[in-house]
Amino acid sequence: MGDQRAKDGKNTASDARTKPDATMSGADAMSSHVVTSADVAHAAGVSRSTVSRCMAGDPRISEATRERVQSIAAELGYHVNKIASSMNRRKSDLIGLVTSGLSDPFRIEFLDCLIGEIQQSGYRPLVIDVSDPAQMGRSMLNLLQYQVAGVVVTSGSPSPEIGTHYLRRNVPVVLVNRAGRLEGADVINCDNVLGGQLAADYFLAAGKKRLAFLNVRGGTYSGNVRGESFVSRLAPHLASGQISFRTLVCDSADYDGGFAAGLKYLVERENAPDAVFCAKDHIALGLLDAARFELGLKVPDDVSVIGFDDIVAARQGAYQLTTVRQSPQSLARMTVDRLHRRIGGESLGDERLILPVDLVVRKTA
Amino acid sequence: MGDQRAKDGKNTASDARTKPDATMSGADAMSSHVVTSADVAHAAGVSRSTVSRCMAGDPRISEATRERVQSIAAELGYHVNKIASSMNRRKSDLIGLVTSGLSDPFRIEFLDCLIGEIQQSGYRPLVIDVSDPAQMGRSMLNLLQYQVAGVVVTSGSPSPEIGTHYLRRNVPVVLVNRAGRLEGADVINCDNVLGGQLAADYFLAAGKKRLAFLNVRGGTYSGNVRGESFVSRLAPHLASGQISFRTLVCDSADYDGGFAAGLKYLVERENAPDAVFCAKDHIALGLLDAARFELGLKVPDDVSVIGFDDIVAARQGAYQLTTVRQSPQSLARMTVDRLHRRIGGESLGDERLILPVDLVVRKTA
DNA sequence: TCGTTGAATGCACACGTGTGCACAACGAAT
DNA sequence: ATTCGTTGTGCACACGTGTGCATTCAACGA
Repeated sequence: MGDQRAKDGKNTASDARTKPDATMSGADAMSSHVVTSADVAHAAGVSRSTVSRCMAGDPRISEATRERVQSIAAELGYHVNKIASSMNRRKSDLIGLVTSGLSDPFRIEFLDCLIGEIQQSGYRPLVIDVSDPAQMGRSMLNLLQYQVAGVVVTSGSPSPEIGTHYLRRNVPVVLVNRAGRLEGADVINCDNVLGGQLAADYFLAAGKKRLAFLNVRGGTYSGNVRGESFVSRLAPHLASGQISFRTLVCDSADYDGGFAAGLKYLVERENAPDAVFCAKDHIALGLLDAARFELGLKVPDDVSVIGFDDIVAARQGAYQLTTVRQSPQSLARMTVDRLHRRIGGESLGDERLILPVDLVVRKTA
Repeated sequence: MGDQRAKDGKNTASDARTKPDATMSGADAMSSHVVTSADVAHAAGVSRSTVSRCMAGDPRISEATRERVQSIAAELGYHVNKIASSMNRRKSDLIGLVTSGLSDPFRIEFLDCLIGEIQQSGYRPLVIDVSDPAQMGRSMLNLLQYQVAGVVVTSGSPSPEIGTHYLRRNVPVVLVNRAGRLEGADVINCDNVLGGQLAADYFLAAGKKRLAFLNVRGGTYSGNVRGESFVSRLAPHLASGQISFRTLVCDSADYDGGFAAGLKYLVERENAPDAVFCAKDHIALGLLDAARFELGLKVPDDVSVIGFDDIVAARQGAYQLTTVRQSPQSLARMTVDRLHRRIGGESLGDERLILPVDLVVRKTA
């Protein structure tokens, strides 16, 4: 209440005078006052420094006092003020999570794992949504205001200029399944190239003739790489004229988009593709439903479908989607591992890390 | 670098001496130094206070200086240090989001809206995952360490003891679709009672005879209320023996759980229910697939299904689920509205708010 | 010319913590 | 007994901001 202007130096010998309101020094009498380290120090008869060191587990503190101080702290209900701590150390234990909405199923699964990993490492996720790509720069700068210890970008591509800001402040950045190569940042991708090849090989082995790749209009980075790898694996057979290939486009990057695309492209019985590789699982699911229920096609006989990601819905009884699997757990684990090491001061060159994928054969191809 | 111990008071008349490294006062020469309000003040020839007031838009500052300071701030790349600010004001602009994993589809949609609303109100969401209910208390206390401005609980039930901690610190709490009534906290629910009644009425009007309610093992608060309301609406007809009712239980709260339950309960042709009201949409979807594809039942003729929530998947072509709709947007909007007003100092009694629901009739009932 | 008023800005704190350095206590070795 | 090393604590800063209060300054009326 009163401006307790008791600076550290005063409680050397004259203890009673430093606390003007010594009357209410009973356990938790003053109920509307948040207990600080000074309170604990006072109660334990030690200095604030000692309290601080006890809470941090400084080995220079004798075990006896540590125990005593900690028990008193618990009794008083003291919790370190992380804001003050962050201010002092010029670094918080927050990790920025840049994403855009919670609609992409795989991204949700990844975020789920990521949040778990972050928490388990003693950090806290600070989510920031950039639905408008133009706000990307502002948002990432804004994140810096919170003294974040690191940032994970799962959507959008930060400009190089942003990168230098982060570099200057020594705040590590990890781009996950993103295009941009950012100076001083790690870029982690699943093996999109291998994924495309696996799909191509499988279709070829199955004797499919009219192959297609279904991408989102505009195309995402990951989608483009998958498609290019797919078609380049097809190249030899294309040259010899044994098979045909075309690229299909759907208007929205979700189930409905895939559904609409299915109605549009699979309707013509003769020229329609008999094998479709989809850039993302949930698009594949839409396509699948259109084929099976709207057009009455047999899957995989009339048309084969392979997706990408292996989201949970792909495993469900109704779909049993054949797909290229990437592991959100591995992705998340590697992400925070890199962050953790960089935060710890380890200096790693900016690398481009690639995680394995494999083809999970179910019932749609 | 050197301990610039230039306190405020010193730069009254002797300006040059306060900055020991006056040599590199060119725009942004010293690259590894984060620019503070003091730098801006120095560059603009005003005091730190003025800079602070300019950034905050204090009306007492003349428009001329405000513009000048702001342009200089922009030029120098100055951004307010929110940690320091939070420390001073003893309140951050973070809002804690207590959840458990990202698996429940409706909760994801709600969080999506919620994050948007929070951001739009100038706050930032700090996510915290409590998969282990035993960690609930510790987690919510931990949140307090970040000086959060408010908290939204979407999973688990905080103990009254936690409530008093928040009450003491004047940090508002909103429980969404939760059971517990917490002192000083708002509780927002959708109209579970009406939802159950709507489902019951619809089944009765359709002439269904063997009704059932599919709940999760153990039962969530919302689920229980929905089921109880459903069966109590059925009571008169049950008494007259025209219909029968039973409660079904599935082992996991997801699609697979519903699928398994479908296989288990719908297999017996005669006694199997001909109308099932499900506690949650994604369970309903599992049940639906089991009925249609595994057991070859006709929906809604052989068995009618009504879900709850109206998640996006329910609207998809493959399902067309009839369900009780609640609006994640409204829920989110009301949540941050309450938070916002409470943070602003408005003192509202702890209320129990109920949002409307309605029945969306599609093709499964 | 002087006092008064209002507007604009500067001063001096306070917020709660971490940490380098100094210092005290104390046992051991000479 | 004196010196030295070791172990445990305390002191005094610094982190970057917001804000009550004092102060300055110009304008204005008497």
